Amino acid sequence: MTTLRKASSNAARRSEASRQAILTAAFDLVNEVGYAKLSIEGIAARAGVGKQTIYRWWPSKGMVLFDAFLMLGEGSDGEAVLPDTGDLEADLKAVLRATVAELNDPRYDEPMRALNTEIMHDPALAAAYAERLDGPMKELKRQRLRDAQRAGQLADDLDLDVAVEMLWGPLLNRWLQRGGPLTSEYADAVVETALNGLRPRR
Amino acid sequence: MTTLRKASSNAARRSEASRQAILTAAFDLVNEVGYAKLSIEGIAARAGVGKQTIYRWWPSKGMVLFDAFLMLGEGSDGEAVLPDTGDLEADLKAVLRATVAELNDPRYDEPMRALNTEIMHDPALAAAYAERLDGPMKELKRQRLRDAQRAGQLADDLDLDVAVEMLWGPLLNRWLQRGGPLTSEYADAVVETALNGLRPRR
Amino acid sequence: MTTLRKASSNAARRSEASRQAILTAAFDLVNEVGYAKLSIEGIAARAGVGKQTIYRWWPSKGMVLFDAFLMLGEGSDGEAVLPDTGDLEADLKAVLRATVAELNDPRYDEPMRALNTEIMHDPALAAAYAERLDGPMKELKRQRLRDAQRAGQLADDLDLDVAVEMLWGPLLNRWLQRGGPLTSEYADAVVETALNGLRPRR
Amino acid sequence: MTTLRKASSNAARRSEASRQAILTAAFDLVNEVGYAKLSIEGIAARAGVGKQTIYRWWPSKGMVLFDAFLMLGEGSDGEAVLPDTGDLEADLKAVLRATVAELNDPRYDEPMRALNTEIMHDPALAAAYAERLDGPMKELKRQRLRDAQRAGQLADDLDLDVAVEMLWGPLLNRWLQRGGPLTSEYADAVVETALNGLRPRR
DNA sequence: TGATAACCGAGACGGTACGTCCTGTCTTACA
DNA sequence: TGTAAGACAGGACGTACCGTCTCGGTTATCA
Repeated sequence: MTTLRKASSNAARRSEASRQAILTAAFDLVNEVGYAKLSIEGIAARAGVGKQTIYRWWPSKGMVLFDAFLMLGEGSDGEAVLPDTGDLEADLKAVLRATVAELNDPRYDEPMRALNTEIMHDPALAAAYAERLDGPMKELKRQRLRDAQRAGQLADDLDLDVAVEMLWGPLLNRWLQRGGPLTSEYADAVVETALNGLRPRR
Repeated sequence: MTTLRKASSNAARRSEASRQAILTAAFDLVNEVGYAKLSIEGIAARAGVGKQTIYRWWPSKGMVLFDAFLMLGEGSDGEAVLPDTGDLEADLKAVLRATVAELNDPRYDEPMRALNTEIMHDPALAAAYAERLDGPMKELKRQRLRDAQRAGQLADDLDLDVAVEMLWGPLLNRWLQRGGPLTSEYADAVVETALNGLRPRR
Repeated sequence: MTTLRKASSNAARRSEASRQAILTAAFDLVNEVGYAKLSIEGIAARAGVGKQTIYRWWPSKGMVLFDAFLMLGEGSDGEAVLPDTGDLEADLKAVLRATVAELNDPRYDEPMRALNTEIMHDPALAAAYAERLDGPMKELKRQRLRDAQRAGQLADDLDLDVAVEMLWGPLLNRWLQRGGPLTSEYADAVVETALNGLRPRR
Repeated sequence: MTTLRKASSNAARRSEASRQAILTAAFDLVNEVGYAKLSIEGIAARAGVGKQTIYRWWPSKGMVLFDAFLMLGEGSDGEAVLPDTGDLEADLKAVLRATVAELNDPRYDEPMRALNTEIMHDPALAAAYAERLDGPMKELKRQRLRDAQRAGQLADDLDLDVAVEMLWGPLLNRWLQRGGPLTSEYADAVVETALNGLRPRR
């Protein structure tokens, strides 16, 4: 990879310091001033960088935001995995409660809304998001469900994608549309309802 | 109420023609140029209206969009109701397929994304949306589930809000984040999975 | 005159109270906010009057200002006359010093600049000014000079209009263009120089 | 001075083409549409320039106009001098007739009225005018009078400033206030009256 | 060990849109 | 009919950013 760097030739000279300053500034600024007032000009000024440096390396404001999120998750990469105590319901509740906590965290609220806004209007960014950020996370979730499925705790014919979306979709939606209080209790109710289904059991 | 109209006095002079022209222009424009390029200036020009007339009556671009959606649904109000053939699964599939069709309709895609974007960043607008647009729709959905519940087709202790969000949340989310193809088959899978639950049924 | 009022028919119903309020408001406002920020809207608001009432009775902002000046001079009309002590030079110095004092009076500075600005760009207003405000004043000045001429104190073939303008023109000009300090000494110097001429006497 | 240019640094990047386009547009426009309808927006559009480029370099519309006048006189600078044939009266008449012609020239009428209007309400602009435009012209006039004074054609104790203002003031004033026809005959009368004084000679 | 080419900060540039203010006209309700 | 009030279409204000550009200055590679 390092040797290939030279192949793309121009990227070699890219200033890592500027890149970091820009991403940090973008993330901080969106928090401070909100999505509506986030501007390339403001990011450049805050980062102590020329506007051209942003335009040179990123195709859109959304991509800057996207990279800022990527940078955040860079340290913890490794081989993250969802908890598996054997108690699927408890594990799912724990994970969904964590999701609720993150969505309610004021430090991430505005930046995540901003990123979602951009994704909503930019298919290219949506694809990048699906591949780089949401994809790995979703695979983890699918993996946990797959393990449970193998253990006979989930239906054999269960579509894991649908299952994941049925668990997280309601949360995401409540958060984006502010369609109700986003609490641990809600997370628990979603897990229970999803596992048991809407129909009466037996 | 009609007799009290005179009391509020100034709103009485409001031009209904301008109001309609603005809402129509807003809806049409967001479709043609996209959310990012939707401007108050553009709406005013398209509607043949002074900008001040927009600023006088609406607090934000999002509220204009919101009213434009309200206007759309004005004719069909009456006593809409979700289909009830007795076959809950079939009925839900029909309704979710209709939702999918609407979300995929290019005439509504951009306007709805635009509205959702504004909602995402404006709690006041989110509240208005929840009360005036989403609320009535959700009540219809809850009502259909309530009927099924009474008929013994749904669990007695089911939280209908959670149920509704578990059915529609995944669709909304796929659409907003473009997290996969939004097809009738997907709608069917969501209905089946939600009804049966993730766990093996005996 | 009173009887003819009704002949012009519509003017009969004109509200004198509104007229005075408007003129007073115009004069006061131009002083407070300056010519550049003087607006019909502002005058109407200050006068507690509808905008239409101004547009109905005055053709332009300049005419309102003009009438405001007319109103000021209404009380003192009668048969004003310039001092005539027999000492022409002393009399002229006194009058020009009075002019200087008036031009330096902060209460009249802005309003007079405003009026002059409008005159400068509106021939109709200029004509009205020449006839109703400047004309009578000029006639007084001419009259004083005419008396002096008859007494042999001024050249027989002197063009009194030229004489008046040579005395007051320099003052007006210094004031309008702020082309130097506008003092009593300057007024005296102008009188002396004008009376004696530029050439050496003998 | 040339070497210090780099020190002021940012002004170095100023676009000379834009500057000229703006000044030309301003001068032309004020002629075409008149002072009242002269707008920064209009100047920018006519010059093919962003509004910000005007706001960046000029503090007011008046200063733009002022610079436009400066630009006009730039070519002819050198060592202009008033005619000196030895016949002071003839020379002054020639110069005042030229002034009259210029004031009557429709190409300069509106622009000069506009500039004078701005000067009338902006002391800073008035100072700039006095120093850069009116000052040099006045010095020329004073110089011609000084030469005549040395030749014994003017009174020894004559205040040249007063003399200049007594010659040109009446013209300026007639022009600004449209206080009468501005003709060559008037110019001649002013010269004769000023030279001889109002009093009978002998 | 220069030459040279890309990056960098800075920020001017032509533009678009903002949200506000005012214009002159029109409409409503009252006296 | 005149009036206070104020909505209306329109247009300019002065500001903020957009995305492009040009300017010197600084690396970092190649001749």
